[in-house]
Amino acid sequence: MSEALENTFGALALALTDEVNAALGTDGFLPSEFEAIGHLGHAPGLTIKDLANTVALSHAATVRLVGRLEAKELVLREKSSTDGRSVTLKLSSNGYKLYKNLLTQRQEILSRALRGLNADERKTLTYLSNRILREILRNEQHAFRICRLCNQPICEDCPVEAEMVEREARQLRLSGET
Amino acid sequence: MSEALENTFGALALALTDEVNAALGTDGFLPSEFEAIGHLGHAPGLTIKDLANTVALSHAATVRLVGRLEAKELVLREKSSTDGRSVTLKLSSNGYKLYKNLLTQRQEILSRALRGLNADERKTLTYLSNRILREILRNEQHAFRICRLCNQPICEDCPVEAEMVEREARQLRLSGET
DNA sequence: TGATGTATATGCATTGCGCATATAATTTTT
DNA sequence: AAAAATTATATGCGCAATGCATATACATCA
Repeated sequence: MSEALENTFGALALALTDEVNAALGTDGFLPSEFEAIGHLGHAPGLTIKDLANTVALSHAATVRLVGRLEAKELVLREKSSTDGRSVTLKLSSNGYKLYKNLLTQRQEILSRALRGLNADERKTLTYLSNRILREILRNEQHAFRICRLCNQPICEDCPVEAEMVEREARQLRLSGET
Repeated sequence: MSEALENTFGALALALTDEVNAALGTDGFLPSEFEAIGHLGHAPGLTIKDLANTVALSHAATVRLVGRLEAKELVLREKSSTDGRSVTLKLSSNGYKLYKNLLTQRQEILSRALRGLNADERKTLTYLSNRILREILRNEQHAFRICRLCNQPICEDCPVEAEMVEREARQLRLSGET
């Protein structure tokens, strides 16, 4: 049966996500907290609204989340220079250390999971996994959400970004034709 | 770089898990709640302690969780016949309907994600994904946790179960040799 | 039988959450 | 240019789920 693959693949996804979340949560951080650190590490200068989307919380809850991270001196809040309403967020130096640390921990867990695969298998899995990622990607906000815990410095040919670029090019061509 | 695979595979796992959790949570159920429904659907007769392990909550929190599900008439609490301290849990008929419903929703999400793959690719992905699942499996409790949302009726040749069986056989052989 | 261990249950305080609302800044409308 | 609508952030409030400490009932072991 073909449905068995879907099922076990879902179980694998769940198990890996569990492990990463458990590891990143060990120092008392909530998922929304380390996810915020991740996104801020990737994209300094975010607003609270951007962050709210990525961590999937209400705006109000995200304000408090940022407040907690600020209190822990991991995140810096600044007034935006272009929009007086907005707040510009970035990691403090401690926050950046934590960010790097989280990325490393996650990478290690995932490496352990895949350690049994040889070079050919890795190539195949890369191909398939990229295809699936491109399939499920919805829009740019979703892209940020998918990549919120990514080891971005390592992810040179990000399939999510490639797919976004391709879609935009397709859009442009379509609107140019009419 | 080989590390890129680990990273994107982790992102894919996270994205799929997000989607499943979002879908199963739409009717106001917490993750721990639909996970409990899942585990109880697979293994009626569980105790609260068993459940606490699977949903990764404290025992106290699991007692309340079961209380909530009982109040919603999804779960039935009975005194165990063999151990007067234990409570035996099972799904009510409404609970079972919900269980089936959750499995279907999850299956649909995962099917959509994999719909681009052809038969060969599915075969390859099945092989690789099973290998990884076997690699990360820790023990029986972990097996229950990994499979907590699985579409068990469909998962005939469960790789997690197969791995557990193999390990036990190996253990037996070892203890027999000495 | 008495001591220890285990399964469940509850009191209590904490805390993160969403909703409603407030404030301030920007954009749009007229 | 003034007024109205919109947007970004912040806060008051009540709710609900959590963990810790503890209580109770039963089981096991010495």
